[in-house]
Amino acid sequence: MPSRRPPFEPPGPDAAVFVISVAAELSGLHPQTLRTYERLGLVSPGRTVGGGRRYSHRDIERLREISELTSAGIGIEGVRRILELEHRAAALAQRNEELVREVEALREALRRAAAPRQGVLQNKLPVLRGPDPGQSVVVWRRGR
Amino acid sequence: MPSRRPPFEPPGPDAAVFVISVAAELSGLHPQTLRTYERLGLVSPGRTVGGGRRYSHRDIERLREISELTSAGIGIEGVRRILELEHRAAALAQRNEELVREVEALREALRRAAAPRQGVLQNKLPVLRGPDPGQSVVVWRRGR
DNA sequence: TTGCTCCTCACGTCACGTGAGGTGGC
DNA sequence: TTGCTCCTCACGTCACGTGAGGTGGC
Repeated sequence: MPSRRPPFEPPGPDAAVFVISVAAELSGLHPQTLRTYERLGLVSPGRTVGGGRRYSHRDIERLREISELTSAGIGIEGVRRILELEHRAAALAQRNEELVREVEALREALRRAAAPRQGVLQNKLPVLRGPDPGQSVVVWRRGR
Repeated sequence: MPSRRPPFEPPGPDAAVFVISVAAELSGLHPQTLRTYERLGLVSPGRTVGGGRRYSHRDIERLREISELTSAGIGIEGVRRILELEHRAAALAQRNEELVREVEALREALRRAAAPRQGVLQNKLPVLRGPDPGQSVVVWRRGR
């Protein structure tokens, strides 16, 4: 009976899989620049026991974003703050979407509570089942 | 009869009142730097008919913020993006607060609609009168 | 007239990218 | 052994701040 190989598991976005030369290629940055960015705390790749760096998909994404910013003439400290602000704005936008959904659900519940002819229990929040979720929520859109 | 002087109106935050030397003092920047920032589009002071710059309170505030960023080693392009991102994050935070208030009002309305014993009209949204507005809303707080 | 303003030009400084140079482990 | 990795050092370039120099209008 031949031994079966375990099925191939594609690495997740946080798996440390790329050596520095590959990470440099994928991000369009110089390997030395990658080492500098780690020293300055912009990225934190994993390490092998031998001391080599291993970058994850998420690291590469971050490096590409950093690359865009620096090639626009933005220095390290600026990059640091911009990444943090973008993170903060993304969190706020997400919270916003949640709140909008909650408002919609409450409005629907209130509508049913005010017209209780259809046999809806008054004290229960009905599950929102909107007419078309595809066009339901647009929280914020930037002019560009 | 002595003619009465009109009452003194303190200038608003958008009134262009400061000449460049005063604006430089108030913002802690070199006058030449202020001219550079205008050329680069970071501030847009008013102009007198003679061509002199006049800065508003809002301009000064913006200049102080720019000054903080540049003295942290951030270049012009970084400053530009950071100011825009902060503006965006502030707008999102404000929208968030509005939504939280709306959720609270809807919850209150739903509670009253579900227990209509106290003579509240079912189809009307009652005005929210919370127990203590001082501790009512905390939208988002950053760890620091 | 004095002291401001306007502008352009140029220099010094600093941050950053990247290449060189020498090392060591798969 | 080859080709990678590690590190530090140093140089070139670019952006930015600011001073000089000469002008003109309250």
